[in-house]
Amino acid sequence: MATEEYTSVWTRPKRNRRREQPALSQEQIVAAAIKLLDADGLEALTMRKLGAELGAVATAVYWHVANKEELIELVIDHVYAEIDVPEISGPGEWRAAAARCAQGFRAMILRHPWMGATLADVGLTLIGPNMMRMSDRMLAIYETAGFSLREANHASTAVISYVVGLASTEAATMSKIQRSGLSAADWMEKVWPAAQAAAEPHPRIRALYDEYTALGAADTADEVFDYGLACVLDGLEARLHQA
Amino acid sequence: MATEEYTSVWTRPKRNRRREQPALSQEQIVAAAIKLLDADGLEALTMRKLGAELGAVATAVYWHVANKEELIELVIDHVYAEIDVPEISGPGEWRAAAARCAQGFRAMILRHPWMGATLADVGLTLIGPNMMRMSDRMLAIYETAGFSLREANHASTAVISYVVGLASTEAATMSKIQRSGLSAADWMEKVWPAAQAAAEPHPRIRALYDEYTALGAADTADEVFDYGLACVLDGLEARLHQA
DNA sequence: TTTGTTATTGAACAGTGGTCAAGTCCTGCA
DNA sequence: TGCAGGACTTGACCACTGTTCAATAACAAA
Repeated sequence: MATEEYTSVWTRPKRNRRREQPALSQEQIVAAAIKLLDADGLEALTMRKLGAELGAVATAVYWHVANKEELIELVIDHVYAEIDVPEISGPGEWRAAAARCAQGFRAMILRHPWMGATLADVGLTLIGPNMMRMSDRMLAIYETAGFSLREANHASTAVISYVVGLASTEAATMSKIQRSGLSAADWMEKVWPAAQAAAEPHPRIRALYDEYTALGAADTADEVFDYGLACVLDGLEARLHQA
Repeated sequence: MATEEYTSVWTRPKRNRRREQPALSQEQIVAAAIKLLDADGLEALTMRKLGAELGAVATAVYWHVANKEELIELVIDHVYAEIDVPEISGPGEWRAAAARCAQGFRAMILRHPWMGATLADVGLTLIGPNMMRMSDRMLAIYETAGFSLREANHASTAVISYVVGLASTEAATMSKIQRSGLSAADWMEKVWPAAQAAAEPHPRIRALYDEYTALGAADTADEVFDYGLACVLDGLEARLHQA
């Protein structure tokens, strides 16, 4: 893999690489890990590959991070920071803010498809600072809307659960296609016969397939997401007015 | 592990185990796999352990199943069959039926905690017969309610996404505790200081923690689930009436 | 120049995983 | 009695895993 370079006393570069700063940092390691995860998924992340990505050996990482589990916790909390949770100043703005959060969360999962499975694997056991901040600010939105703290928690959980459930599934399909090496169209063509055969005994699914093929499933995904999100938010809004 | 028995041509028992039927079957293999998965989670399922569970060797499984990936597809589709999707006879019954599906789906995930991460890993790429049947019957419910086929699909997706998102998280936390070997209370006590420290800068989360400790978080989980589910269903119902 | 601290390397451990080719046993049929 | 072929076991391959532990290098302070 690594082509051994010829070195002698003369050609060998003096290792006078200044060490103003250490070559590796936790920040850098986390960034490299995310890069690998985005490219090849969860189980492609190994300490050796991570080291290689950083121009070092696997064991060098262990100076900055206790073990792989801890590294993954850091990674997860890092991507939480990508979600923008707006601050609002009045109850009229809550719905737009909540929708914005939901869209941001979905976009994050689609950018990092491994997050879906990872979230479903670690659950709520994580208590990183970014995740905490996000939760707190989301609670703020629903409290400003008029919910009690307790109900704000329920509301926030409902929205996030919906988003995680849908986006994880989307992400899984996406990255399955990506890792197959085929284009989306080719992949579709390849899977199509099996899907149609499986749908054969079920008239409704068959009809649905026909409808979608006739339509050209362009931005169907966004449409489906928005529909469900609107339902959840409508439900919350109704609860708000009746209280 | 296995104490090697001394055998010779003379002492070796004749292997007269009748083979009227084959010892292994696909059904049996899938059941054993689910048993192992339920007990120890996704990455504890290895072909060797599976073989051992069946009183055979790992490679024996390969006679009945092409490879591990296919086995997992079989397993997933098998558990889909556990969800009861009622048939309804009129538009008035849709909401109860939908709720029933959602609860059944959640119960299934809580029974098989590995399903959360697995679903988020394979996405919608699965087209097993049980999954197809379930989808079709769910579509039926929403169609009977009065939705167009297309909107029925949106509705069904919304409900299932919410359920998968919430239940996966629940399941992850549950099985994390289970695998720690501690009781739920002990685990809580162990994690508490860290959680409290992380919540320190966030007044809303702190208040929420206080509220829940004062309350005793008995059947909070069900309450949270029902709240979100009611929101989604309310949203759908509103859409139904305005059309 | 010596010492001490921080950062990185290399070798090695102690397994693990899925899977395949070849061999063995058994039943049913000709 | 012979033989096809289904069902299962043996044995092995081989690449790869996270992690520990000493050895070493780079630099700062004394």
